Amino acid sequence: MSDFARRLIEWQRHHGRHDLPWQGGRDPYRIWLSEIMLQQTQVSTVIPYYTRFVERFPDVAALAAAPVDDVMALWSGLGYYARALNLHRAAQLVISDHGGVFPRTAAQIVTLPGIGRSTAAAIAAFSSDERAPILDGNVKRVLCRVFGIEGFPGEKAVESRLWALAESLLPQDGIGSYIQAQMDLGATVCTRGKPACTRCPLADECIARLGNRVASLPTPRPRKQIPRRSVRVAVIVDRGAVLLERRPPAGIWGGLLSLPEVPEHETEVDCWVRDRLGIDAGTGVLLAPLTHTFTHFVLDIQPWRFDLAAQGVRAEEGGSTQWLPLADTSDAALPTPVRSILMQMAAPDLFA
DNA sequence: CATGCGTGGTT
DNA sequence: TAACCAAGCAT
Repeated sequence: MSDFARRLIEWQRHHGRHDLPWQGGRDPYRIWLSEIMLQQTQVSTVIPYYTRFVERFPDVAALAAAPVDDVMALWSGLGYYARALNLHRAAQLVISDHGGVFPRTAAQIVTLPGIGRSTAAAIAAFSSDERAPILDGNVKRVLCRVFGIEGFPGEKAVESRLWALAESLLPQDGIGSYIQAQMDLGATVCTRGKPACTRCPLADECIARLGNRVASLPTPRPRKQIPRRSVRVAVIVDRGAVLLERRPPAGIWGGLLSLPEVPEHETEVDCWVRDRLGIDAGTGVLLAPLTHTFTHFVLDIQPWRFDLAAQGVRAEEGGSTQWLPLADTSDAALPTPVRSILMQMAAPDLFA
């Protein structure tokens, strides 16, 4: 076994994390769920979502049988909603193509939607002791520092080199502890900001540490200016319910319910709402605008409120739209800023 | 192969 | 404050 792996496994025994909600069992379903939720998401954020999710969907059959909107509602607020759509789809594939039994090998697991090479390896390692490397953000950071690897890890050539290195370092035994050790070291010791090198079991052989380059490795992503966009949304209220629209599965907030978006080219919100509903909804009122920041752009949202009851008119739902009672806001599959707007309307006192 | 995809925490 | 990005994957 490489000295690298030996040191990590030994470190994990005493200093790793052993009591996270998804640890301690070998149920591939729960391990899978945790790995998907943890993609690009921190442990402390995931825990309450994971707990609610396994309570509502205790096994893959329960998840497969659920309406997709129930799944989206439990995922609402966690982000990267394609993960939830893929999760639901994969559960149904496990039922239809694998006889309801979650596959055990990484080669089979990786064919399911939403599962790539790294996630498949982690699930196979934790549930079945399969010996396969992972390469998540933690592992990339540790490897770049310990072995002094230059170049942005998102770049193809650098990533290929990291995969090969990760493969070469795998221990023969104790794969589960080793994988967990890599994640734990990256998350608790070899962090991005201020790594705790004095507590690191690899400090004496770490090239970044020895060359005083910890702060400059791994090489950061090339800088790129992110665009700013502006959007007007219609908040159409009728007797305590608001009109929502199902967003298409691909693109931003895929599969979630959201406020109808006024097309860019429309000049008058009032006219657009009237033509869309087929009734005169009166004059809209601009509510407090809000700014929502994504990884890749900043969105300015201008909510225009229309109160149909005040106009003495009614509108029916149909197609991709539906009415949501404002009282049900907290249980619906909504993007975070939309939830924020509706919560404020449902209980304005709390936001005073 | 580069880009799109959420949200919240950290510095 | 604004930048940066965390248990990545799909296209």
